[in-house]
Amino acid sequence: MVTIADVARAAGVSPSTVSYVLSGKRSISEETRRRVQRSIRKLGYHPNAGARALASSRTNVLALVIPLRTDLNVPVVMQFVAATLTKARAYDHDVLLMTKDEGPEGLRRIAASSIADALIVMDVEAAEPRLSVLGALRLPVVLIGVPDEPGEMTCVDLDFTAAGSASVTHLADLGHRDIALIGPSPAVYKRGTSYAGRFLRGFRKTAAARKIHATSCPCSPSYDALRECLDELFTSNPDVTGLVVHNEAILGPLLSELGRRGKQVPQDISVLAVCPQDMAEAHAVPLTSIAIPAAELGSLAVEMAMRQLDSETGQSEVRLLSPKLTDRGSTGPVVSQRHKADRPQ
Amino acid sequence: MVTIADVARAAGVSPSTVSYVLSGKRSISEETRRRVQRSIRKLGYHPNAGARALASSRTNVLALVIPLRTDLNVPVVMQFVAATLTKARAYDHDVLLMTKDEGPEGLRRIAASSIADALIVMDVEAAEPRLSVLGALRLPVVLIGVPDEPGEMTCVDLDFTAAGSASVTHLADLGHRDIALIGPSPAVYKRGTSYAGRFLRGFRKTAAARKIHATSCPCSPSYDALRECLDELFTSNPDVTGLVVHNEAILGPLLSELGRRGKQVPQDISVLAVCPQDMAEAHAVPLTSIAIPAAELGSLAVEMAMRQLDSETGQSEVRLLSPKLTDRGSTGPVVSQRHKADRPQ
DNA sequence: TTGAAAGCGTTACCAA
DNA sequence: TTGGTAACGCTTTCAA
Repeated sequence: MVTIADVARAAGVSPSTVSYVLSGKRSISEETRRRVQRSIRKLGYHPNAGARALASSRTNVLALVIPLRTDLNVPVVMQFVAATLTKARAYDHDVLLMTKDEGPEGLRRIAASSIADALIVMDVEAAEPRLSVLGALRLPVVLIGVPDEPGEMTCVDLDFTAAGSASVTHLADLGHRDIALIGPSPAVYKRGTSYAGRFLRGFRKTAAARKIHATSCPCSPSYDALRECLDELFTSNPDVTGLVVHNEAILGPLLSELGRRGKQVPQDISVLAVCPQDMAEAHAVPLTSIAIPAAELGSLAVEMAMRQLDSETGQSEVRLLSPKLTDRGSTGPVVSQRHKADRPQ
Repeated sequence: MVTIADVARAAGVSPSTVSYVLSGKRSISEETRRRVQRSIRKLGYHPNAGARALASSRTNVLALVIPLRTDLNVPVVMQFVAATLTKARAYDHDVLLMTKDEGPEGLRRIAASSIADALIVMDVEAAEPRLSVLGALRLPVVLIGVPDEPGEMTCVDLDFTAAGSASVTHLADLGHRDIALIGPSPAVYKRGTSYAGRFLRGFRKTAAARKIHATSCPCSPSYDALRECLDELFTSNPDVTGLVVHNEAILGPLLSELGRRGKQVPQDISVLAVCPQDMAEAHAVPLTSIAIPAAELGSLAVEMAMRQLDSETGQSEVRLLSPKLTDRGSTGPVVSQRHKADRPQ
């Protein structure tokens, strides 16, 4: 193992000088810096992480807490993880992965053993039970999602309330008077996952304001559940002309099922998806969508964590990204009932 | 911060005793152990990771190198990551995530800075370019996938050659004489991803042995690509009766497209998927499948890494899991051409 | 602009 | 069965 002493010897300087060349925390003559850096490269020196952490109380590691469940959309989680990783590396940090399953005790462990400098937590619930533990941690924490009472927590997320609202507005402006939300699985609601409730609230509120008949139906990520959901929807609500789908996993099956039932998109029924861009583009019918900016969120979360690390001021901040709706043609103006009746089944 | 000295003081013993209670590396009187453990709990002591790593040259961290690309199936990667995490925690290890994008230099960095004790590497290529670096690392390494020349590397994977072979056997036994493989995206083949080539080889070899007409068609994960692929397949090869799908992302769209084209599964065409169990069960038509045991692989990879850490013997090992085929009814006996011709289009 | 040396919190060796 | 203490490799203060 190459140590800082080896480099120092090779460069004919003291270890502290090598350290300062690396950290840039004091000025070094150009001449010395060059010699040191050449030795570093020549020897392939990388500072020992443990020693560095011990001496500086900085690990250069970010802990990322992800859900293991699959009722949360997996590609979205992955996009988020990827963005976090990439951005963290840009800040010369590594990412340690933890599962939500480890619970509060896991969080305490990470903090107490100084394994990471900061925590990024996904899958936040409305009544987030980890909040008190996280608050007591003394580590910078960034939540992806917004609990009902964020307190001093730093949060970042898509403004799902605004997204729910925007979805209704879009359809209402096209003349739809009867729409339905196909939401995440019941388990997601039951767990009180923060984004699900917020979206639903925005959806309902704007529907009421626009005097639109709006129903909502959670849907498990299986074909059977979807079929059931549609059966119920179309019988209890045969005049529905617009679907808002806040459930990425079900998009493909939904389109197939609509096809099977002879409903054309958007002629017979409009479909507005809430999902990452690439997913909206990957279907048989490109989908008008409100984007879930998973990558941007991951990137932002890292930046916010870094800012907290730098400033050390407990400046809390709740950052909500405005929803962006892209029309890809899967939503359209309502066709009158008469007209529809004329078309062959 | 609570240190080992605090615990020692509280328990009225020396720091080394606390350390030994924790590590179990020497015998401690029941009485002392209890006192120490009570102090540990009372103070909420967790050993400082950096200090521990420095003193023991063990980080209790596993580095997991994952691909960021999305042409590899995301849910499969995620299942794998989840299993790795869970198993690692069972061994009291944490998992550090790295991206393939960091390249060989990233691997060197991890090793040289003693950030992790062992490396688990996904998305292995047939002519794996990282092999020489990995070999020089001195860290235990486990590859998920098998390069053409594994050398001294420890590898674990599904036996994709046998899987390719089994897929043909299954269809051949049902009487199919003309089948096609819908494979991963061309990018995956071009990159030389290890499993893709191995599956194809097994597929072709057994098809030849069974004297079956077998074509193969890589398919990008988009609806358009799929349509094109099917168009070409059915025109160049109108008598095809069996499809082997080694491309999880395309399964849903494929079933829709077959439906749209009036092909019933399995009456008109048999479909055999190569994918994780849950995916095979989640479609409109439950799919006969050869399972990709992502979770098992993740779990095994960790165990193999741990074994290497324990033994310190460079015992290399290539472990291939036998493919398991589950019939879920999406494959069936071939219906004669005459009979088919009678059916309405 | 640089060097010397005192920690950082553990582990593990040497004694007892 | 236990305690004392020298490492481990780095950062950072204090001196020069």
